[in-house]
Amino acid sequence: MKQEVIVRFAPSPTGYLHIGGARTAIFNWLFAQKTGGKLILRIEDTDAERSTEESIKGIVDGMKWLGITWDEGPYFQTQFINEHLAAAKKLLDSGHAYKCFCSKEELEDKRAAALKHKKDVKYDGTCRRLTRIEIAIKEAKIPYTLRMKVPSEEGSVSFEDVVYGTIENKYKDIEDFVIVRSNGQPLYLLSNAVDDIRDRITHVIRGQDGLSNTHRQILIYQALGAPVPKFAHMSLTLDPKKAKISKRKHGELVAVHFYKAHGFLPWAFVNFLVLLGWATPESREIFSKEELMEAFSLQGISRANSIFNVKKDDPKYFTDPKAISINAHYLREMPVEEIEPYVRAELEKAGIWDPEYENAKRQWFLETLELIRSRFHVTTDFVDRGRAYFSDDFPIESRALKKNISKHPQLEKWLPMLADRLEGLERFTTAETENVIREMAETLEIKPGVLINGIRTVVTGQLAGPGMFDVLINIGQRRVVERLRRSPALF
RNA sequence: GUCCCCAUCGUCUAGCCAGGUCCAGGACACCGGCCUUUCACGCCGGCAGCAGGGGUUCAAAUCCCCUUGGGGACGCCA
Repeated sequence: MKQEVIVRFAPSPTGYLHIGGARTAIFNWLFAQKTGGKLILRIEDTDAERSTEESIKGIVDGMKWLGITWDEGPYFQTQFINEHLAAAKKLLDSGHAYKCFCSKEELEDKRAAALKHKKDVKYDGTCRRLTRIEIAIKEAKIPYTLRMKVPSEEGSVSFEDVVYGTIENKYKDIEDFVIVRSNGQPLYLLSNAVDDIRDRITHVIRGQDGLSNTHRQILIYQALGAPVPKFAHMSLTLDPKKAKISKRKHGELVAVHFYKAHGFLPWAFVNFLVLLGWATPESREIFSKEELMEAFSLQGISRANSIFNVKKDDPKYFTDPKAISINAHYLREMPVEEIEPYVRAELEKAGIWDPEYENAKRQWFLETLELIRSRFHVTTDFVDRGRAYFSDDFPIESRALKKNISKHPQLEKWLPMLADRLEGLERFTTAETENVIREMAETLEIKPGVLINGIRTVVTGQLAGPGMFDVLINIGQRRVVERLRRSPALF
């Protein structure tokens, strides 16, 4: 019988979910979904200073927003400290680990000296060579750490990484690393391995920064007599300067919640993220959730790091242009009913949501979204660039004012005239309104564009938008007439 | 200093494992055109890349070596 796949996402709570973490979570989730396995969420909170309620909530909220579901957890690493310590004792008893009495200061000095002389910085094994008696004496008065005893013979640790292939490290290049602090607290390398063993993790899918920890963890698995899971390391996400993205350096720009706040559709963002460092043989780009689960495979993960192309200080793109284009794609391609709740949330936030939009005006509301969405990139566009559709209180863009109004002072008279004519229309249709406007232009011997652009500015506040006659019908006779009538105030 | 990983258009990438069908395909961005009252959408077209050098081979983006460049790890952080 085939073993069920169990994967985990094990973030340390450092404030919020950033895109690197989100990507790791997504890949684990996808793999679990694809294989019918399960995903465990485990918070590695052993660093008490960083692990606040708030930062844990940040991670959970981020995952929920993205739509990443997990089957077990969240578990907390601190709950299992006794297990970690029991494992450490087992390692000590079985001779796989030993007590080290070197003080922090001594070690730091040695490390600094080694670095200075450009020598190897590995632990020199002082305490590994202690006799039983020496240990007994020191034990009584000196606090000690526990170190893994890396085999001293010729040989190596090697494993098949699912994405990087065979990775081999010689024993002699691995130092005797600490697994328990002198205050008795277990360290990450140990805790993580013990937790993965307990949770019966079959595949460790994590960032490539874990690649150089892997051989040490395998040593722990082996010493504990536990089966070694499969490892799949994913390439990292870098910034345009090829530096690892970090909260410190990039702040909000790399936080998942930033994208929520800036009008991203969660699935569009997932779709974008999964494309950073992963591809199908056809380089397919747009996937529904079901399609992505079907198409996903660990083999598609690329080995080379990818760049999250945030263009700081680029007025045109507040984040990676590809992310925006994918979001815009979804915004105009999804069934309007599906973007409705997101737009509603924006309107509510802006205080211009009309409850009738879900009742009597629902049809109008959906038609409006359909009408304007093709030129929007993010859902927040609906409340700024699209404000005039939902509220009578909207700003007039200065560029539009200049180009379409100020240039033609006579519009001060023409627009109200148009209001009268439009008001007189019995059937307020695209054909009728177009007729009226074109006829009037003819009589005045001006280009229809002068009137049309003037109307556009006064009615929508914008320089550009959907076909004017469609807009007129959408806004409605009464509101159009009103807006045209009050236009002389602009002159 | 040691160890590990990586290298195709500006960016995300396909192709590499099983060398020929690749004077390298797609997407975003950019530029031009069509459509049009405007701006988008859409459609059409364009710009742009195998890091460098050696091999192996009839043939190399693909295999090997070196160089260079980049990333990661080397903590009583996770």
